[in-house]
Amino acid sequence: MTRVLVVDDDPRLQRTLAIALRAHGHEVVTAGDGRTAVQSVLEDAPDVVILDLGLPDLDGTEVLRRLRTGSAVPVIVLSARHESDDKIEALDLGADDYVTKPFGVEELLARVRAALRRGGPQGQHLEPMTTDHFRLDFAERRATVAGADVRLTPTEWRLLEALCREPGHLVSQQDLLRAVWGPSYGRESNYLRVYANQLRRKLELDPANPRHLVTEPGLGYRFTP
Amino acid sequence: MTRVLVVDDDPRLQRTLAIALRAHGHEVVTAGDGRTAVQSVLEDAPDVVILDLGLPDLDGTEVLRRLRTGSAVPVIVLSARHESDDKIEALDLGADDYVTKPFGVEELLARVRAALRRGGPQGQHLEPMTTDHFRLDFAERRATVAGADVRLTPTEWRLLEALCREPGHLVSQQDLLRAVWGPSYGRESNYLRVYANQLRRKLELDPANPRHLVTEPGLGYRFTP
DNA sequence: CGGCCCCGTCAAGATCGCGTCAAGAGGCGT
DNA sequence: ACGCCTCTTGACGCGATCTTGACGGGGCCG
Repeated sequence: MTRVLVVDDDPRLQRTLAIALRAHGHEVVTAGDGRTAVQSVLEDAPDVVILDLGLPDLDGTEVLRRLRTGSAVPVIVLSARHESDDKIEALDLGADDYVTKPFGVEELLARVRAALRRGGPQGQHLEPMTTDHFRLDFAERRATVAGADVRLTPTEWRLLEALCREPGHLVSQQDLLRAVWGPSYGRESNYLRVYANQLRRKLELDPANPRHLVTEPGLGYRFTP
Repeated sequence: MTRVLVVDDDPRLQRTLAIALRAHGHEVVTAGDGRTAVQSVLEDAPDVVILDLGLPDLDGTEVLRRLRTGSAVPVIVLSARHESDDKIEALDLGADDYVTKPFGVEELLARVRAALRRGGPQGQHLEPMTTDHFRLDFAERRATVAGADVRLTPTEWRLLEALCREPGHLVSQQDLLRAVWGPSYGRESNYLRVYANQLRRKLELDPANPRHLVTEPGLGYRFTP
């Protein structure tokens, strides 16, 4: 079951979309303004967000920006305007797709399916992972290393999740960047180096000789429990 | 999943295109200059290339020429100019299609689909290969010899892949050089000697008397599992 | 038997990618 | 408004990897 967050200030449209989405097997949560939307992304962990620009409380681009600092969830933007300026701005900020009103429900559903294919399931949290040295509980956002609690920042958690989705397998730099920083980041591998080391410092017994988070030069990283 | 290489020096346009393409189910890799583009074609094996003329380092037609000597991937050329000279020149050099800026995203997507229909998919990874002595997993970039993990460098992997594409068959020096070092390397067989031996040292039981990686003097190498 | 070609080997310099650090900006809570 | 935490971004050193040239040996042919 995939979860879709619908953000729109028009209750009519909210209901229309909700019915259509549920009819196609999606679970639906709704938000009427930007702040609620940001909160819902963090709490409900939807698999995809449908975001109407032109909300009462926040600028649409501001909502996008805030979402992006806390999650890499795919976002489909709705807009009544036709100006391509908006379009480019929204896409620059990390939207995955863009639909101008009026639109057909079928079209939107197709784009939701496309976004889900791309992003993979987000909402399902991973199983807790335990080794002799540390324990990671993704649902609770709790990390214990050598018996003591360790604080991980949101970005560190997202990187860790992307790595742990396939434990022991090589994950490419591009995949990691996309999973953590959104679809717009192709090659800026400096982020990865900084945060991979941050994770090593917090999780590894000997950060200089990592046993779990291993780098594959030129390709990506591998996380083995 | 089809892979599209976007070559443009404008990061904005890069991202816009990348997002639009991903929204339609394509995987995207990007390059900001000509040299990176040529390299990416060899390494990432995209199914179609979108190439902006007017790159910082190389003339657009030069990029096309280099691509064409190493790959038959379909290329869609973007250009801000309207002069038909460029158009004819580009098409002569092997571009498959030509779009002048400004263009609609939908139009470009349609041409990408058309190019994909024409070209068909290109690259994927080889199956893991196992013998009594070693095991090679190309997708995971993992090599195990006599039970122990062995690290292979990127170049070693590329050479091994070229050899294993036709196990037990003779692969000519030219083919190997082109597959690993690119289309410009016709006869620098020194590379091959160095890396073939590197591989023997890491994979063979007795590197002095190779049983798997056999050299055919004057012709090339043969890899038998 | 001698010369030649081709391969294996080695080593040194150049280059690349990664780990590391730190300064600065911006958000958030107090 | 202030301070703390986090994220971003650039610079730098180091080790691994790649490149390049040189040298020696073995097989083949004249």
